[in-house]
Amino acid sequence: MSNRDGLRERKKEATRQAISDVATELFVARGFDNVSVAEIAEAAEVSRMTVFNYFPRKEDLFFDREEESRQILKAAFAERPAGEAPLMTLRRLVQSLADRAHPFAKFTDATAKFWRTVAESPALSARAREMRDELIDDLAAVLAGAIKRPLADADARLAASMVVTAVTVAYTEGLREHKARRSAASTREAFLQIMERSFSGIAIMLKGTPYA
Amino acid sequence: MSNRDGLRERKKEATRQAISDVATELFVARGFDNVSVAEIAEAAEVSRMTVFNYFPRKEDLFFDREEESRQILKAAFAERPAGEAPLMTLRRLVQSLADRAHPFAKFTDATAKFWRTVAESPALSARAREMRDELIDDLAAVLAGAIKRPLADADARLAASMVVTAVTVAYTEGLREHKARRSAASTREAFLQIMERSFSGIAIMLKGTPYA
DNA sequence: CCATAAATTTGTACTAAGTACAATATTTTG
DNA sequence: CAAAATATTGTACTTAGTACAAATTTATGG
Repeated sequence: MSNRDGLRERKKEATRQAISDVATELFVARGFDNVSVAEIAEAAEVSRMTVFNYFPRKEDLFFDREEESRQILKAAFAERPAGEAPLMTLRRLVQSLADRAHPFAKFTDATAKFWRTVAESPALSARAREMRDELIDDLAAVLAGAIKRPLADADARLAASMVVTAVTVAYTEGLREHKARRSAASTREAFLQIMERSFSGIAIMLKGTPYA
Repeated sequence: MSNRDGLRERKKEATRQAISDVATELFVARGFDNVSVAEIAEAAEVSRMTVFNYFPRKEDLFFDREEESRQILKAAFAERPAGEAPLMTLRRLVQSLADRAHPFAKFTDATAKFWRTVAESPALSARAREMRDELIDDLAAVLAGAIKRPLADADARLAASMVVTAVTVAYTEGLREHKARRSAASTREAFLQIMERSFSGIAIMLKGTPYA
């Protein structure tokens, strides 16, 4: 009997979750850099080594949804109408994320606090930048795949970099609006306005390529 | 007599240079992550603490020209014709860097090796990303200053992010061309072509703002 | 030139992340 | 229940970076 949900698997998941919960609590209370892995281990009643078993780097305790953006991209391109320009697929995806107030396009006190914690920690900021670059690479590969090119070419890399940059700027401005106590509607509007302007410009950059 | 080039100042400069030289040598020979600060100190015949005195972080031993990009930006905007659109100033600046084969737009075996060393080290890559973000902040401030806005506004941040992203992509593609053994002319052409396309798109994004 | 101030260099001790690897405990399986 | 597989723990280590005091070197005023 191979055991996808035996005692062992359940315990592992519970241990992982316990560590993650304890860590999150400590981080928001005292800041990422003021909590050591040893403390987390102790609070989670587990050895320091076990923490590193589940979370190879300390930053992984904070960013626990890395996989999600990858999945969202894959799904968007899997479901897109045949023949739609890749850039249009992304445009619709961003709209849809904003409509659904998905975490990647949501502006609340909680998200503001989350990103403030990141900004206050050099290590977390560095990891966030790293994830951004990985996302660009992924997106470039997905884009190239969508038009059946074997490898990400220069156009795909340009498109991917520009779109991710646009989202970053738009999201940052959205957060700023939220912190300035604007209404949810006007915050969302600020986000989407930057995205729309960006997509118009990116379309020009990609004119003549198969991506626009 | 206050002493801008007394014995003390000269010794300091010599020490700094000696450390930097020794470090560079070791890094290119064995890779950034395989050389410890203690080794560098020993090779430079100086104490470990002295290394950290001059270079607060190990990465600073490798990236020793951080200030330069800031200066170039400042200079470009100080010298620009009155009334020129800031985006045009940047366009001319990029052209000029390419014409002069400035390090930021130069594609040789040496620059390729330099960036390969960076790519092979997580720490150096992280620092490079950090510097990129700092450059964006600087540029946003310079842009806002150029049209006499007190603080970097959303448009300035969008413009700055997009231009720096464009340069990053264009430079990366330039390096790729070089490594693929293209001629210097065609490498330069690839770089400039991406920059030109990008500037066209960015102009669209900024239509109606004082930046374009 | 000398005494003293100022700045640089060094030594010591520390924290904390991350790794290697062996020893131990727990779960699965036959 | 015994043996195999896997998870957890302990120990020892490396390295970047910091705090701070002691020692050395250079500058300066009389």
